[in-house]
Amino acid sequence: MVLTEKQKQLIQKIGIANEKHGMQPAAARIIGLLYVSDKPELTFEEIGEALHISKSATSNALNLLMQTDRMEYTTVSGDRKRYFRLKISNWKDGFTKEMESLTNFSQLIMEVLAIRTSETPEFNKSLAELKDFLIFINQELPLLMEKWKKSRES
Amino acid sequence: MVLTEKQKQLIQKIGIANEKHGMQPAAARIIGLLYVSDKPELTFEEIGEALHISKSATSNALNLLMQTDRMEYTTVSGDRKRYFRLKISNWKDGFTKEMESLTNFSQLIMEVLAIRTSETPEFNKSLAELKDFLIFINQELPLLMEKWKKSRES
DNA sequence: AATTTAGTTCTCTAAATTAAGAACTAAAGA
DNA sequence: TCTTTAGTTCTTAATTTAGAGAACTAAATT
Repeated sequence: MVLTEKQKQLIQKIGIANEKHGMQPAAARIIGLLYVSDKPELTFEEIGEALHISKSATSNALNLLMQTDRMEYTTVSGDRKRYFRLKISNWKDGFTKEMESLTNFSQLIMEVLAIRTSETPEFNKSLAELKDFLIFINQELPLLMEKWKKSRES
Repeated sequence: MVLTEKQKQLIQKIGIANEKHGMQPAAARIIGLLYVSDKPELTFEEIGEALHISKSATSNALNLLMQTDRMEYTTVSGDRKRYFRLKISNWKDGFTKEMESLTNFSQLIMEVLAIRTSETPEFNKSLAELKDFLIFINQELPLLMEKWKKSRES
């Protein structure tokens, strides 16, 4: 696994971007590695070596990534190694999940509205507006996904 | 500042939701407090007392929240206290910002595509599809915001 | 001038996160 | 059966983060 400077750079950038979204550093860089790697499937050993991380760190990160459905592996018969690869298609699902967290938030806002004092009509009004905005987004995003699918079909 | 059980519960929930998005615990709970508080403006002291956090923690968290444009304060003449309140309207801006981080990611993907080997046409194809999806989303979200604005006007 | 008030900053500690390294397990091969 | 391989788990150390408490500043009050 020889990586060019540019590849290393991108691994860092993708790593940092993912860390910002709450991912562990090692896991974040593994994602980056698999984006730029010339081989789309890498073994446990190759991953650890390429990123200079220990077996324990590699193992933990890979298992985390599989639990969160961002990676998967295949095996080849007569070979005990696992071949790890990205589940790219899941990015779209990931997007959808991100949106679901919006739904949760909009439910929280509704709970808040339900217990708020009526002494603060103005504040409550902007909170209600926020709630409506979130509901709007929640309605529109699935439509957006539909639109995307259709534009692909044609 | 007497808080009901329900209020305390919601502060926790909102706090955790915000922590998941990378916010510091104290700051996240302050946001929660201001959502449920009967007074939409609270002083430094009230905030620290209600959440049982020290002056240093209160000070740091409030300044962070103001730097990130999630809170602001007003003053009343003849009163040295600051009255802190949420910038709720900024949630929408926050949404837009969140979407901008998507734009950044789509640029990273383009950088990746630019240096990828042509030996992996299938992988490259799904990466290109991901890129198109991100571009699509980036185009559509501003339109969505427009639609929202219009629906409000009428 | 001395004191009070409102908030900031500094120092230190506790807790959480991250990952290394070694010991381990389980399957396959010699 | 002994060894190798692939990966896991446990223990420990280093780093980072969060926040308490005390010392401090600057304005206002007495």
